[in-house]
Amino acid sequence: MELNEAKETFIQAWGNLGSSWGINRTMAQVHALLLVSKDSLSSDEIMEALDISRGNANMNIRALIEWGLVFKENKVGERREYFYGEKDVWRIMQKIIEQRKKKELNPIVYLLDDLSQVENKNDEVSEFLSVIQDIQYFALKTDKVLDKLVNKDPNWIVNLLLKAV
Amino acid sequence: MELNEAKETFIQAWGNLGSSWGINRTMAQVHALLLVSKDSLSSDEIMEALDISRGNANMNIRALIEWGLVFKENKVGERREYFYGEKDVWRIMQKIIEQRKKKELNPIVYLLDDLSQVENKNDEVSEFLSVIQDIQYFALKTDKVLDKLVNKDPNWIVNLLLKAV
DNA sequence: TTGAATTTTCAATATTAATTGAAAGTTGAA
DNA sequence: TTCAACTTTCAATTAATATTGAAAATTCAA
Repeated sequence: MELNEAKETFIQAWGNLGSSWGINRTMAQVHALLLVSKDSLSSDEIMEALDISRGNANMNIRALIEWGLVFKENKVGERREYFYGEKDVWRIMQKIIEQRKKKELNPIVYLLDDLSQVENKNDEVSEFLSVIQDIQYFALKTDKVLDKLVNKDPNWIVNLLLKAV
Repeated sequence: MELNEAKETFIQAWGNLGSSWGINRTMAQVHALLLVSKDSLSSDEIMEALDISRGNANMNIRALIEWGLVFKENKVGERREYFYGEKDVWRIMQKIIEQRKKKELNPIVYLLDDLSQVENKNDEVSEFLSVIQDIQYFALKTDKVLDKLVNKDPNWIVNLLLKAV
C-alpha cells in the first residue's frame, strides 16, 4: 500500500466509524485528515481535501476545537486561520471519552436520580426501584472510573488495563 | 411521583438516550418497557403501550432478542408469543458492551491492522505508522478489557472498579 | 388439508440529521 | 474609515434512518 492511499483509506474509514461513535462523518473525517497531516491546514485546504462545502468545514472544525481535538494556528503575515490536530492518541481518547460521557452517561445519572424519588409504598414500586437503583449503581461506578480516566496520566490506565488482562 | 408516571418517564427517557447510545429510539423504548413490566407482553400489548406499528414492534423485538436483551415466552394454550426482558442489569450491560464492541471497536482493529501494511520506506511513512500504531495499541487494550468484562462475573469488574477509584 | 390467528417482510412514507451555498458578519492592513 | 479577505450563520436542500401498513408467509387447531 502507498502512503497517500493509506491516508485516504484511513480518512474514509474513520469517517464511517465516526457514525457508529456518535460523531458525524465529516467531523470524523476532518479529524482524521488533520491527524495524518504533517502541516496545519486552512479551511480551503480541508474543503478541497475532503470535497465538502465551506459551511460544513467551518462547523465541524469549530466542533473539533470545542472538543479539544483540533487547534488554531495563526501564521505571521497570513490572514487566514490554519488548523492542526491533537496527535497524542491518549489525549484524543480522553477528549472523546469526556464528550461521550457528557452526552451519554450524565443524562442517565440525572434521570435515575429523579426516578428514585418515586414514592415507595408497595411491592410493585419496590421492584421498579430495584431496577432503577441497579442501573444507577453501575452508571455511577462507570462515571467515576471514566472521570479518573480523563484526569489521570496515561500510565494510570495502562497499568490498570495490564493488571486486568 | 407516581409509579406509572415514573415508568412512563423512564421509557421515554430511555428511548431518547438510546439515540446517543447507537440504539434506535423504539428499540430502547421496547427494552425499557419490558424492563419495568412485571409480566411478559405480547406484540399487541407492546404496540399499544408505545403507540407504534406492528412492523416496527416486530423488528425491534427481534433485534432485542438478537442482542440477548429480550426473550420469548410461550404460554400454554396461547398461540401468540409473549416477550420479557433481561432484568439483570449486569447482564444487560454485558450484552450492550458486546454489541457496541462488535459494531464500534472491532472495525477499528481490522482497519488499523490493514493500514499497518503500508510500505515503510521513509520518514513520512514512519510518522503515519506511528499514529496508526498508537491507535492500534489503545484499541487492542480496550478490546481485551471489554472481552474480559463480558466474560467474567459481576464481582470481577466491580472489584476492579473499586480498586481503581 | 383448510383457514383464522399470528408473524414477518418490505416498498412507500415520514422523520431526523447533515450539508450546501449564498448572504451577513468580522477582521485588520492600508 | 474603507474594503477585500476571510469566517460564520442559517434557511433550503439533500441524504440517511426509522416507521408504517398492507400483503405475503407461517403456524397450528380443527
